[in-house]
Amino acid sequence: METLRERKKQRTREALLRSALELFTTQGYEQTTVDEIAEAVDVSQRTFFRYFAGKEEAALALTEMTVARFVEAVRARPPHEAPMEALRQAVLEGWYSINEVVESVAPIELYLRMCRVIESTPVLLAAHLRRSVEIEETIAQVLAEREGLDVDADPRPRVAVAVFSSVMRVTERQWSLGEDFSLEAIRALTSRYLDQVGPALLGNWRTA
Amino acid sequence: METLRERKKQRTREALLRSALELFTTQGYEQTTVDEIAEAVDVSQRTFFRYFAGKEEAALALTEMTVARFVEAVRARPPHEAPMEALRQAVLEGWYSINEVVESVAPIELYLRMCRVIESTPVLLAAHLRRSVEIEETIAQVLAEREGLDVDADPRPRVAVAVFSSVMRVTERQWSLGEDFSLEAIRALTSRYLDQVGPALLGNWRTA
DNA sequence: TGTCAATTGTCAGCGGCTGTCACTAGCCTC
DNA sequence: GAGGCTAGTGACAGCCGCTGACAATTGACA
Repeated sequence: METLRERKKQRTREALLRSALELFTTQGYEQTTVDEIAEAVDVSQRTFFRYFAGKEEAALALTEMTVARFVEAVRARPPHEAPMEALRQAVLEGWYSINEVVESVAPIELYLRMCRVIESTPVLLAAHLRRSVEIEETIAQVLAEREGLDVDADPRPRVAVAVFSSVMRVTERQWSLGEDFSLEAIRALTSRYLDQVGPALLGNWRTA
Repeated sequence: METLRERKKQRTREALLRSALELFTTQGYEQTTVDEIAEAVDVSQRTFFRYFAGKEEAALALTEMTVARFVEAVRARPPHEAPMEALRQAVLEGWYSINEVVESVAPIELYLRMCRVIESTPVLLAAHLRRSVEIEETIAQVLAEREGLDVDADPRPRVAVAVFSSVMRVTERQWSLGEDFSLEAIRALTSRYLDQVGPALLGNWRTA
């Protein structure tokens, strides 16, 4: 059982996060000031910065949760699976279990709307991409360990992860630009784009 | 022949850029204030912002020049080349001609040092990555046109470009973390990592 | 040389973010 | 259950990136 203090803290954090997401998705990220968020929860601006390192961190908090889940999923894949297949399965798992990951903080619908805000707000997209390369490094190490390789000696783990996550990026982007914002849509796109990695590398597209 | 005004403007811009790069690479990006840069050139802070949209833009200016060159190189590749091969050749061309691109503004050595500052400064790395995905979109369209495809109907152009540029990212990073900061080193890494794309996708690394 | 337009400096101000310090409220002990 | 202790908060001051507005300066061109 948590202490009252801890419960209060958690409630404040979640209130701040919810208000922030609500404001970001309705009036836009840049248009929302930290003062506004703090005021909505009736705390001082200073308090906001005690819970989040910056406005960005609040905006990316949900994504961060799903990413953590993805990393765990990769770790949990059976070791006999080929590396790329493990990644593919982990991502698809992620899209299926996203509901239970996010719903404790916000409805999935808010999550999906926030994804599009991130994609369409330059500074957020930049932060998101940067975070992604950090994750890539983590995943590369996981893969290397799985396969009993040295990440620094063998380029394959990093290359494979880079290839994989770049395709995920394209997928995200196409999803956010499309008209179907459902989870089914993103799952379908994921498979479709991953299947194109092979063909995209083949010599001449015109003869295919 | 340019007018005096234009020459003066250009000189101011270059002076600002040079001072900025010099300060960034010596004392770090975050530690350098815009006031400092402006003062070094003896102009007002306001003037700095008339030449650069922000501190970031100054920091990424050199990179931007080389990127523009790369895009041109891709456009100029002979149409019979396979897509991935065209990209590979364009990048290698870029590394060979980088000297003449950059030297009008700063010595290559400064460029290389700045690359590492970008790689090691979170906010700069983020901006750099964001810019990269913009370029990816451009390149994807170039490729699609070359091959007579519709970018939105066929996933291959975007997937191929994403794969390619993610490998370039890994290369950059490894180069900036390594000990050999020469151009030869980055050329060698480029080829080495690109050659690993195929093997990295193959099923089982343990048997290879 | 005088007029016009482009460039610049100055000033005021906003928003993100941080350090400091005093104050409050939950916790824990006697 | 009264006391001290400490985590959490609010209030304030201040830095830095960045912008708008307006006045002053400087090159262009007749």
